[in-house]
Amino acid sequence: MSAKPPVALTSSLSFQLGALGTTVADRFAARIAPLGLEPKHAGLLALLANGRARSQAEAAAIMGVAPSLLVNFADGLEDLNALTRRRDPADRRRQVLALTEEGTRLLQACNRIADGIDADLTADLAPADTAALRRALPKMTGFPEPADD
Amino acid sequence: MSAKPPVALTSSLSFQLGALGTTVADRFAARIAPLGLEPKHAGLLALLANGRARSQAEAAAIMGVAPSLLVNFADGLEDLNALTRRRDPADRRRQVLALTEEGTRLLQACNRIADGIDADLTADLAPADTAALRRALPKMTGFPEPADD
DNA sequence: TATTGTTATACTCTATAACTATA
DNA sequence: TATAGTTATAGAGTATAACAATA
Repeated sequence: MSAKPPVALTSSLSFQLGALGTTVADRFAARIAPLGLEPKHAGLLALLANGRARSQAEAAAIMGVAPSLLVNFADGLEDLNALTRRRDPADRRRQVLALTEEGTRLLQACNRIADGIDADLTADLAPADTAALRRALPKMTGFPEPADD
Repeated sequence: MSAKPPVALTSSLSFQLGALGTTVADRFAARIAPLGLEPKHAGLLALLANGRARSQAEAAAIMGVAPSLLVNFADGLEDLNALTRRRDPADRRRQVLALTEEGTRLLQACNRIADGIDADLTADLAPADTAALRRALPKMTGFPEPADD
């Protein structure tokens, strides 16, 4: 008999979440690439849209990346006319980032792409399990935070 | 009014799974590092333990990495005395990998670490939601496959 | 000629360290 | 002196290409 399965590792939530996260991130990256975007670009767009970050330093802190990296992301989005940079008059060291209409359009396109992937992922799931997933994930990630607007 | 939330992206399963996957993978990596292991090492150990891969080429194909990379992983595990390499007498091109007792011990340590992270992740979840998660994830990742032994 | 494993090389991504300007 | 942003450099991780042995 095989009372205890020899390998529990691949059955653990940790392992499966890690693997699934990579897969999903790769798929998302592939589908937004034609828009000229990378995942971090989309994250920055979302951050600006919900007003949780206004300067580059704030965005870098929330996204957990080095400020020097955020320069590149902002550069890319600026090249796409997705955002504007303007110096904060009150503190001219700060670059205040603001979404443009094009930036909003790009973000909405990202939303649709994410929704499409969500639909694929949950296609084989019982509706109740999908609902449980939507309840559980925010508790595990810690976002989106309740504050909305 | 804000009938439609301005940013659905961070609420999508895709985004949350991507972010959570990175977090969990990082945490797992940090906790197995003292054992001298990286996540890919653990994956290879699991693959060998459940008998789904015997040669390096097979393991590389299943893990989705280049054969040249698998050499490094196998080297690392060999240095830890976690596996043995021996040429297949029937086809001397093939290196047949086999877990040692030490490899089994290391894999069990990884299992315990993964279980610990699982417990942390699900601490704030309703038991029913945790159960739903355990049902749903294998359907989304495609593994572990039903065949067991 | 094709395949397995290996080694060597190149490339991408990210992190770190200077530098400028403002405070 | 400290901070925001920027630029330049270096390191880690991965992929690609060339090689040796065997089929």
